[in-house]
Parts: sequence; structure tokens; C-alpha cells
Amino acid sequence: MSDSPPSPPSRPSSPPPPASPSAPSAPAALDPAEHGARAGGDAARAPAAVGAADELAKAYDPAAVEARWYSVWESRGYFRGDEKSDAEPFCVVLPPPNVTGSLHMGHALTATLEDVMVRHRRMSGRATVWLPGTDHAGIGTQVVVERELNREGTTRHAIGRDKFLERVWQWKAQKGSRISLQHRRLGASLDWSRERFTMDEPSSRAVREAFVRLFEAGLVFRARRLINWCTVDRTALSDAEVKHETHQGKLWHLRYRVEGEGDRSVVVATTRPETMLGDTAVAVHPDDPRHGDLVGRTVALPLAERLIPIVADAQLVNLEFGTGAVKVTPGHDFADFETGKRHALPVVSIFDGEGRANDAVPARYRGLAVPELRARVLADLDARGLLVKEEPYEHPLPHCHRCGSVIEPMVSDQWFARTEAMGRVAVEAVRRGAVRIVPEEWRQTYFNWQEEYRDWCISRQLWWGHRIPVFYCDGAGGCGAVLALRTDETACPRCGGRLRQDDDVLDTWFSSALWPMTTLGWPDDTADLRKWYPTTVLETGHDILTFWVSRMLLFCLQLAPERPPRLSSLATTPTPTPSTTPTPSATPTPTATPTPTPVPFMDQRVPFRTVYLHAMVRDEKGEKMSKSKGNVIDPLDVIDGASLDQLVAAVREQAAPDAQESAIAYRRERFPEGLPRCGADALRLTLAQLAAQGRDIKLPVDRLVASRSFCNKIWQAVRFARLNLGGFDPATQRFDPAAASVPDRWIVCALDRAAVRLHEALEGLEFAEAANGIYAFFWHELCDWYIEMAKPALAAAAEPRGRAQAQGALVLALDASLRLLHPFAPFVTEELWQALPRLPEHAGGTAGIASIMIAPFPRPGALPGAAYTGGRCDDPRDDVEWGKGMVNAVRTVRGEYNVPPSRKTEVVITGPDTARRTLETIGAYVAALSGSLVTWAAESPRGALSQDFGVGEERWQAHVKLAGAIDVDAELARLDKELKKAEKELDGVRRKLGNADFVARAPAEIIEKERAKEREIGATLAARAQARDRIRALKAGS
RNA sequence: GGGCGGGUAGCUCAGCGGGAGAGCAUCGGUCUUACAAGCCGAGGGUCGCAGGUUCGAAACCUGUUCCGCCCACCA
Repeated sequence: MSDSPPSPPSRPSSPPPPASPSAPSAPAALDPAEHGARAGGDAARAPAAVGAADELAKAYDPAAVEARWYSVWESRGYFRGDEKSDAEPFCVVLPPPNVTGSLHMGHALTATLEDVMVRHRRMSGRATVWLPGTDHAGIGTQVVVERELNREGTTRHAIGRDKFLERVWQWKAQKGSRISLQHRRLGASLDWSRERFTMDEPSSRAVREAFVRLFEAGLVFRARRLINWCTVDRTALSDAEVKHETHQGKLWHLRYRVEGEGDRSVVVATTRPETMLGDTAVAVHPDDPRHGDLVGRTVALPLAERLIPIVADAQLVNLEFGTGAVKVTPGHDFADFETGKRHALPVVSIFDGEGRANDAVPARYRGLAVPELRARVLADLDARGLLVKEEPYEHPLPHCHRCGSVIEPMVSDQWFARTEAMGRVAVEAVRRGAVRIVPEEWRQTYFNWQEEYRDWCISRQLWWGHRIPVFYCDGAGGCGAVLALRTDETACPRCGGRLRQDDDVLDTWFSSALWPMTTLGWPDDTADLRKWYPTTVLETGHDILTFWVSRMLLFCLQLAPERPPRLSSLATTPTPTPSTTPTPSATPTPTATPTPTPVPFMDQRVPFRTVYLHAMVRDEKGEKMSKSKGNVIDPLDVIDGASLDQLVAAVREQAAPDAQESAIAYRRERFPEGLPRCGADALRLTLAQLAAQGRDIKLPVDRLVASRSFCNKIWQAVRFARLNLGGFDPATQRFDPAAASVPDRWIVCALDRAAVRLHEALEGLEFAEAANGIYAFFWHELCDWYIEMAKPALAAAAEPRGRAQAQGALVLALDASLRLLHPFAPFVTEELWQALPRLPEHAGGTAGIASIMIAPFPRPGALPGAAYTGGRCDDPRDDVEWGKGMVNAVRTVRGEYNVPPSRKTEVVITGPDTARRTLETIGAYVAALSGSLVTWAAESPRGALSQDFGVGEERWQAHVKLAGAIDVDAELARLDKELKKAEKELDGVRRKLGNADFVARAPAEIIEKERAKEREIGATLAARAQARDRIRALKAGS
């Protein structure tokens, strides 16, 4: 893949000089007159310096098309949001990808859906901005750089914090551009002038401001608690970052002797025998007859040689489970930690940060990691006869969301965000509809998560991230103040003592939670913030509903300005006002319950009005894409194509060494031919079409190829137009309803209807509906019927005035269709639109507009077709439908008899007098499309093959005369089959209508519909019976 | 353990109270001067299973089975 646009081989390589006027997009003879720029927007005035080539290549080539447009759009400033615009705002923030990563299909889906929305709204005249950015991804990035250091034989501790951070910034600079490149290749119309990084200066300032404010409000606090600790990444994690996986483990029964009770003992059951060294009690149920009486006694903790009490705890102990006695390890188990608090038990921590046994255990166990420690503890207990039994036991085991290692609950001092008060507001915002979640089924998941109000552990023992802006005056003689400061200080403002900054950094998601605000300039009172906050739609994968969406609601509702502030109150950058809190103690900070933000301001403070959650992209087997499996498809490999060798090479580069073999095998098996070059437009179309799927999207390569074919179809349609526009003068051409032909009038109507449907689907975030609808319209209405019907009038030899009319309508239809398609397939539509002569704006066209990107999206009422569909002109829809019916009927018969297209047939249409009149209007088109000579007759001819067709209740018949003998028996069989089909349907309808309950209870319109159906099928049946009789007569007569 | 989603044509999936659909694949016809990445036609489904509600169920309810996901400290 190359980032320099290759010049397409099939085109003249000399680009028009930059100063040349707007692209002469049609052949010289058709040079469209330029009517200057369309009102408004300097961009529109920019010359279209990158003219489309003089001739369209014979086939669509995505590489050639996509290379040229992105930089043009960007350099002309089309992506820039105009904060001064008076138009209704439309703002989307791109979920910031991890800066050192690379986009996968999930990102491509995000980019596609967001770009579709953004381009549509932009074309519809909204003040649109789409904000790009990347996330520093704390743990992920730090781990990768650390691994690199390890390979060089050093560690982050060896080189120190500052040097290490330098290294990470280098890494970021080196890798960060790939994401932007990928987005550009996808055609994402992001406002790069507003690009942000979660650790850039303004974001860092926002994070700091947010922290200080939350600190001042008592919403973040420091406490010594049991937290999830990853012994590999050596940091605390939040609950959200822990995944519980079912583990086939064991349940061990251990015997503890009761002091002073002779031989009496209690047996406890545990899945983690090694933690017994940290036990500080045994709990039993107070009502347990087995050992209820032992409460208050002590047991001798074996191996550790300590005495621990037996306590009664009805909350922890389940009478039905295990032995009814539970070892209590407050230092390494969440339930036990709570139990310990209830009984004021000491907390013994037996592991260090790497998960090895520390000095709290007897010497022979020190330094052992969990597996070895467990083995030795069990062996020692067994040797003492204290291991009663072990049994297989399945239980959940917590794992690190990042690295997959087993989580160790550990007690430590950490910073937490108090979520209850903020959470209530965040729940309320969704419940009251200030934020809408689409699809709605995710609301429940959101509530379930948000309503738990679990305090969020926000400190991480990492170096890469936002350093916690808390300073301690805890040096010798210090006053002990704990201060959250907006600027770094070295001296304590209270006592002048030396300040020490907290070493920890904030959870990555802390900064992400502020993203809709920071990208718009918060905490400053910026024009962007006033124009675009709250953002309009937040679109992302459902997997980060809890990580990200919930947290944005939590923080933004708390911190956003209550209403757009007045300019006069413009941000005086807050001076550092030190805040204080009591010296941190071992117990959680006191609970001054902050009051929730009053509800009336919710509408102003929510970070977004709508959340749209899309499905996860999976491979064709529905398996999760992962680098180690080798089933990750890089969007660029779909866009540019990739040989099998390239795919294999990519695995070697990306996948972990131990996973490479299987990953390569997967690719060899799945993509023996590699991936075909499909182009960004095809990828986007495919992803948009699949967006309706609920939880998972399986991405079949076939679909991509089909979309590429669709792009070619669009290409060919415009190519056809250009080949048939000889002598056409777009400047003077009008679409004249009075003079327009039936197909021309029909297509403008159909276009108007398609535009209405598409617009509604897009406004309703129904991407698949939108994409499929416009696909079907373009291919099956415009290409299959309209262009085919228009061909005779467009032929070079056709009558000139009629031809000019047809040319005008074709140009109009394609112009509008391309605009409808543009949000989905930006590149190919721009290329073709530039190559298409267009009518002036006052004639419903877009001549003079420099780019399709800034052309108006066809709206109901804005197209000439609106005059028809609005009832002001005669909509020829019925005539065309009858025509289609006739053509289909003839084609069916010809198809059944394998009549080659080259062979003309003679066709007689029978039906009421209206049929004759309809035929006068559309007969020529029917003839052309069915390869037949078509006439009307009152009587069915003998010796023809009949096929009925109809619109609504009315049925007419097409009688196809085939030269040569008819296979009478075969024909009878065919008609018989059709007849039976109709009979069966009629039966069903009659049964329904014969049902008194139905007639009495069903709504009137449904009954009427059934009656109509009865008449319709009745007519069909009659027609088929007649046809059969005629064939029978033929048989009898032959 | 709790919650959620899904089982519809060979494959991937729409439809989610009133006549079973799309793309791909298959079969037949066609190189018709925009497109063979095309055009035309055809075949193919008791909508997981069983009950129920309803005049009417692929859709709603209950149960059941099979897949998948999320959440969860019963040691």
C-alpha cells in the first residue's frame, strides 16, 4: 500500500493547471457552461482543479478513482466545521482509536457509519463537524514500549520515568500516523484541523481541571481498599477492566484445629488454598448446628502459626454450600474484605506487586508465585493431614481485560471516583430521554451497569498517562496537606513545606470520559463548545458501552457548563486554588454525599443526544477477530487487495510468535487467492448494508465483491450517459414536464420517492435500510428499467428534440442519484459526478458546484419529480407499472422457451380498452424491452403462449406467438402449475373471507384488501384457465 | 447465578401482527453497441420445536432445545 496517490494508468496523466476554470468534465463539445459558484461558501468557488479525465475508463478501477479526491476535498477545506454558521449543528466525535494501533474492521464500520451521517447532514445544510483524535491507551501503549525495551536488554525502571516517557512519545509519533492514513483511505470526512490526542496540551489541561473540580466536589477521593491488581501489568484496574471467565478448578477442603476444644476442628472449602496464609478468621453461620457454638473460639492457622477467631457471619456463609465454614482472607478476596470490615479483622496482604509471596508469610514460602505457592501449601497441609479432600470445581476466575492474566485482589491506596451521585444523574438522563440509546435493547445493559454505583478506581501504577495532579505535603515537618492543583507547585501553599506529586497516572478512560468536551475546547468557553455541545450522535461499538459511554455520561453531566455561557464571562483561566482534604487515612474517606445535579439542565449538559451502538464485526465463521487467530482483516487489505503472501507476511509482523503458525494456517485456508481489490467505496457500501445486524456482523468476502460490482454498475451508467450525450448543451437544457417522455417523467418521480425514503432512513439512523434502498433504486429502477426505456430516445439517430429531452432527464437523474449515493460511496460518486454534465441549478441540476461533497442532498420538493409526486403534474407510474408487467410476462414465456434475445417474437396483448390506450403510450418501450412486436387485440389469438400480468386487481394477458410448433403438453403442464398456484392462493383468501369472525373483527381496510385480493386472484385464475383452454383446444385441433 | 441476543432459501442475513424477501451460490438462456464484475428467466423455505393469545402469528406470550454475548465475590 502506498500513501502517494498513484496516477491512474488509464487516464491522461497531465492534471489540468491549477488556475484553470472548473473541470471541463464532459467531452469538449459538451463543455458545460460554468455559472459561477453557488451562493454561499468560499469552498464552492474554488476551481475544480482536478478535472475528471476526458474519458471514463471502460471499467471501474477503485484505485484510480480513490487516489485523487481526498486531498482535494481536504485542501479545499470541505471537512472543516464552521463554528460561525447559523445552521443547525451536527457534531460527531470519532471514538478515538488507540494511538499505537491500527484500524480493524470495527473501526472501518465506525468510520463508515459516521461518515455516512456526516456527509448526509453536511449536504443537507447542517453546520457539521466530525472530530478526529486518538487515545493514549495507557496500559496498552506502555506495555508495548516496555516490551521493546526488554528486547533491547533494558527496562523502564533502568532508564527512569522521564526517559521512558520520551520513548513512548517517540513511539507515538512513529505509529500514530497510520490511523490517520487509514481514515483518509476510507474517505472519512474528518475535520483534521481539529484533530486531538488525549495527551496533548489542551486535553491534559482539561483532564487536570476535571480532576480538580471533582476533587473539590468530593467526587474523587483516595482510599485504602481492595482493588483488582494485574500482577503482569503491575497496576490497579477498574472493575470494568476485569473479565470473569469460567475456570475448571478445584475445591479444596482444609482442616483447621479449634483451640482448646481437644480434637475438634473446622473444615473450610476454598478454591484458593494458598491464600490461607493470609487468613484472619474463619466464618460460620450463626444458625449452623454443626459449628454455631464455636463462634468466639479461635483456630490455629496451620503453616502460618497464627491464631485466628471464629466469627459468625450470615452474609458470607451459605449454610448449603461446602462445609458451612469459610476461611476469611480480607487481603485477597472481595467478599472477605467486606466481612473483615464487619468484624474489624486485620487485613494481611501476602503478595507483592508481581504476585509473589511477601514477608507476611513464613520464610519457606517467600518469593513464590501463586502456582508454586499453592503446590507447596497443599503439600505441607497434606503432610500434616490437614488436606481433607479435593474435588473438581468450576468457578469464575477474574482476568485482566488487557493481558489476560489472572487478577489478584490486593489492598492498596488508590484514587476513586465516587459514582453514586453522578450515576443517578446519568441514569436519569437516559431514563428521561435526554439521551436516546439506539437500539433500545441496550438501555437495560446501560442501566444495569450504571446503577451499580460502584466506585471507579481511577489511579494506575503506570508512567504513561495523565499524572494525578495531587500533591502531598508529607516531607519532614510538612503539614500533611493533600492538594489537588491546577498547576505544578513545589512549595506547600499552607506551610511552605516541600510538595511531592502523586506518582500514579489516571485510567485512560478518565480522559476518554471527557472527550466530547475536550475536543470542543473545554474547559475554555470556546465558540466550538457553544456551537456543538452537546454533540449530536455518539456512534460506537456496543462493547464499550460501559467503558466509555457510561463514563462520558457520568463526567460530562457533572462538568459541562449548565448552559452555553455568555462570551462576557469568557474563561478566566482558573488560577490555582489549592484544595484540601484531610490527611488520607487507612479507612475510606468520609461520605459527604454530593447532591446530584438538578435535572432541568440535563438537556444542555449531556455529552450527546443520541447513542448509536453498532454490532461487532466478526469473521465469516462468526469468530471474534484477533491477531493471534489471523482472522483480522485490515481495511486497507480490502481496499487495495492483498495477495496471500502479503496476508501471511502481515501475520508474521503482527501476531504474537506463538500464535503465528495457526494464524498463517487460517489465512492460507481461508484466502487461498488472497483478497481482491475492492476499494473503499465497496467496503463502505458493504458495511453500511450489514449495519442492521444486532450483535455481530459476519463479513463475507462475497459481499464486498458484490459491492464492488455495484460501484462498477454506477460507473457504467454514467459512462453510458456520456456516450449518449452527443450535442447536448447542459446550459440551455431544461427538464420540461410538458415535453418529457413517459420514462423521463417516471424516473424523476421515482427519484423523488427514493430521496424521501433515503432521507428518512438516514435521519432515523437506519443505515442498512438506507444503503439497501438506494442500491435497489439505482440498480433495479434506474439502470434496469429507466435507462433501458430511455435508450431508443437517446440513440444518435433519434429525433433531435426528443433526444435532447431524454438527455436532460438522464443527466438530471444521474446527478441526483450520485448525490444520494455519495454518503455511502464518496469517491466513485465524486469522480463520476465531475464527469457528468449537469443542468443549472434553476433547472434542478448542480452545474457550477465544485464538488458533490458540498452539493445539496436531494430533498423532497427539491427535484423536478416533486411536481409529479406532489400531484401537480401527471405521475406516469401506473403506465410504467403496466409496461413492466407486459415486459415481464413476455420475458417469462420467452425464458421458459429459451428464446434467444436475438429472435423477435410477436406479442398480442388482450385486456380492456384501457389496455389499448396504455399500449399506445408505452408500447414502443415494451416492444424494445421484450424483443417483440406488440399489438393490442380484443380477442386472444390462437396458437400463442399466454401469460397474465396485472397491476392491482386488474389482469391482462400477453400472448406470445412462437414460430414453430408449441410443445402442447409442456405448455399445459406449465399453465397447470400456475393455475394450481393461483387456486391455492384463492382458497386461502376465500377461507379467510368465509370466516365470520374475520369479517366481524378484522379492520375494514384489511377486509377490503382481502376482497381486492380475491378479485385479483380470481382474475388471474380466469386468465390462466382461459389460456389453458386455448392450449387444450389447440391440442384437440392438431 | 442474573441479564441480553439469535436460530427464516445451500451460504450470509433483512423482515418482527395482515399476501415469505435481498445479496451470493445453483440451473437454463444470452458476449443485445454502459456494464459477462453484465443482461434475461427459473428452481429453492411446514420462518428451531411444542403449546397459547388473536378473525389472523415468521413476528406477540409461555415452555423447550441449540448457539452466542454481557454481567456476577457463594467459599
